[in-house]
Amino acid sequence: MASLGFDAHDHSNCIRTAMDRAEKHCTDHKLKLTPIRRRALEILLTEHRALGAYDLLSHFADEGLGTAPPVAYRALDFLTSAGFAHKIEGLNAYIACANLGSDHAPAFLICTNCKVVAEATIELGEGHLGAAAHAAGFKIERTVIEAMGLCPSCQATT
Amino acid sequence: MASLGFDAHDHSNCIRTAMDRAEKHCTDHKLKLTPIRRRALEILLTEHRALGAYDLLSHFADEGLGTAPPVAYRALDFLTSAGFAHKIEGLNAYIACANLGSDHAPAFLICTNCKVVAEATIELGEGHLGAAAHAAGFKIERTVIEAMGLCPSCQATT
DNA sequence: TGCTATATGCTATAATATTACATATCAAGC
DNA sequence: GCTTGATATGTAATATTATAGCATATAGCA
Repeated sequence: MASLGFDAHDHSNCIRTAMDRAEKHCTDHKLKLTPIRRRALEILLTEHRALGAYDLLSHFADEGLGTAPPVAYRALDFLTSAGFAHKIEGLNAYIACANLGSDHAPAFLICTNCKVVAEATIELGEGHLGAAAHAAGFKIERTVIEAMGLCPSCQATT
Repeated sequence: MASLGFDAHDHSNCIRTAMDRAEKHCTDHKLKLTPIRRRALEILLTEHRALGAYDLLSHFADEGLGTAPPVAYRALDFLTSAGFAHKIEGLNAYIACANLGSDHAPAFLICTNCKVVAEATIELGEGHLGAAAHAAGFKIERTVIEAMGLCPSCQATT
């Protein structure tokens, strides 16, 4: 089980590490981390929470990078297909990957009170979803695994 | 693991059974299965696939039941909170529950080719998501567990 | 009956996302 | 160095999904 996200950490360091890994991944896979894409990833990493496409777009607008929706959606498409970000379907929002560089099935714990999102990773083959798929002869291409609820600190304050 | 949905079955019988269970659940829990709500559930059961809110709305319009979006969303809110239907977040669509009456964490196998959706149920406590939540001290209220991929027959034909 | 909570009818609008097409840039091969 | 083809960007228009707000109606109960 990968590390979770409800604890404090050295954030500026984690941004730098993630950007370095993204650079390397792009070099290795002949992908282009263009200025808009790079900036989108930086924004997601800096905000460190799930952002809607239009939230990202308003950051772009502030920085003179484009104001039309496709600008945001294209950047997000690139980041998600490269594995640098994930879409949280339950929120219609996007978040930087916490395990950037590793191929994995992400799972999210989403606090409905404070909106913090923690990413874990799941072993599909062992989980019940993998078992159900196998039993049905279903071939999984992508998974959406999200839990909504209360994070430790929000449980304490209610 | 509950039964899956890629196989044939006696559909008119499964609709009747589900409606009967919904009736009983409403009686037991003092919920009102009003004509619109009843019809919404019947439509979802009959279509036997994930319908968008506006798909449901156009059925309503055909039947003179209302044309404004809130009509559909209110019926779907009722059905989902009663546990008679689930929202498939990955599709922004709604499907009748295949295990109507039992309290459960639903999981879906969604064929990206033919759009068929099968519902399974997951034991959260045993799965990795439950383990991750427990490790993080996270209290789960609702889960979204969906796998996109190819159903057995679509694998065969490609 | 009259009160209250719940459900419905309806308009408007918000939030999320895509299509389509023109222009620009970049990298590979000549 | 050019040409060419593939990829990326700019932009307008529009499609799709969802909610807010408020008036009216109805059902259950004091």
